[in-house]
Amino acid sequence: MLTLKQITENKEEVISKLAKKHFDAKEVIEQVIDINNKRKQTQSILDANLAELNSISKSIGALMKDGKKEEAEASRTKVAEMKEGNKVLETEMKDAEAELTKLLCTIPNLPSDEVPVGKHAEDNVVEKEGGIVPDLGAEPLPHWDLAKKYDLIDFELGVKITGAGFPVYKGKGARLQRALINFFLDEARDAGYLEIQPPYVVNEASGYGTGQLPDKEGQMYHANLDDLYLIPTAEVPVTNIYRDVILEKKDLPIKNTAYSACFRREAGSYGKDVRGLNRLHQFDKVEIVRIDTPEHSYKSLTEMVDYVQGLVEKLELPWRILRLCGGDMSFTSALTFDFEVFSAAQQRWLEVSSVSNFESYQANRLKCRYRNDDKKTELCHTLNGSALALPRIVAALLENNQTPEGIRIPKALVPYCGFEIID
RNA sequence: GGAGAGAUGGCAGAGUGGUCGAAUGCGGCGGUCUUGAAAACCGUUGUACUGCAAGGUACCGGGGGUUCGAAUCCCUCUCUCUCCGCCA
Repeated sequence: MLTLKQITENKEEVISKLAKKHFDAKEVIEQVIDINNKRKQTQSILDANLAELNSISKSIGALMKDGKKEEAEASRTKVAEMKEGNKVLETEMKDAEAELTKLLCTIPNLPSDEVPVGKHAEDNVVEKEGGIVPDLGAEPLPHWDLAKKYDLIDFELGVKITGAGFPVYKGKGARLQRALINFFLDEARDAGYLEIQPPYVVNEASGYGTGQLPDKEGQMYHANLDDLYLIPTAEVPVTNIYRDVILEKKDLPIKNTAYSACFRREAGSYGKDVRGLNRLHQFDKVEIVRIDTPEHSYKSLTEMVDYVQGLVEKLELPWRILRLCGGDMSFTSALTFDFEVFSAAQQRWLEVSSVSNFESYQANRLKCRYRNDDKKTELCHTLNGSALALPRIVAALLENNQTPEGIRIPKALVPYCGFEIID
């Protein structure tokens, strides 16, 4: 969430920036400022009362010692009266704070100045593209048919065991998954990311820290009995490593990578978008996460984008990078680049990565801070990106590399797979 | 799952109702000494809110209570450790 400082010191700027995200902030910003002022007022009264109370309490001890019982009694009565008044003030404080947090949670992050204006996905700007769309002849097979033909992925079996969106990978299909995960982790390690193996289940505080809770509760699977959530991405447990932590500037940027299975309820999704591997309830992903200083975070973002570009190039897939417009970016992001690969049989672009700078929006909730040059604590900037999500990469690999002899494995993956062709 | 013990600052660890935001040690930072370093010595060293500032307030696992006053007493939740049971 945004900080009170951001809102109170740059009110007009905040409102105009949020307009880019098509969020009319005027009213809620006014409310926040009002409540915050009320909160400050209440606190100063309450603090003064408490200060007096504390000093009277101390004097009672002294009076008792000196045997001045009557004076002590008088003070006691006075304190009792004051405490009644404080109760009201305390309730007001708590209510104001709760209300403030609630309102702040409804305000999205400010888009950076680099974000293009726009409302829908069509308004996203193609930043860069590369790779070659293969000529697959007259009737290329979509990946779900290829998966069946070579017995790589069994969607029906997944339905039997669990439900739709939980495919079963078999044989070379399973080995391809394992190869991709290892390939991505090794690449990340070579690029200086520390490999983390996090829990796949998190508590409520972690869900709140990265912003899945309270509003996106319905997106996560919830283990009711223990009140734990299945992670929708490794971003959640990895970023929460830095919750309530004060880092040293010399340790920044922190670069972490993690593989995890990801679980998403995807309530409300349907149609051709969800066919085959296009949208799953459980999938594999390698994530990269950075914690950085405000000065350096956009440099980090560029490095992350370049890094992901290197991955899709090594996989020899046709790719493009989109700079998301204000209307298409996520609630919490300040600037996002999406990676898409072209799925030649489906004849459509598939999103395989999303790399974002959240600036201090996420760090504010996490209370992830660092000590700046003045030794003062300051909020960090957090960034993350997929590097990469497997299913759509697999879809594109299968479709784009199909030949009459079988499915060709890109060179970089062969050592990981242990085979050159799926036939 | 059963029985017991515990949770205090970066770490270790004292503190059982007032003068405790908290002894002491280690670590960190600054300094003295030294050609430099080590050692020794001296000083300093939590976070947040609030205030122009001086300062004030809150925080000793979380929440609630008793009391004029709580790190200290009571209730409750969470977590950790030890022993037993089960087990990849």
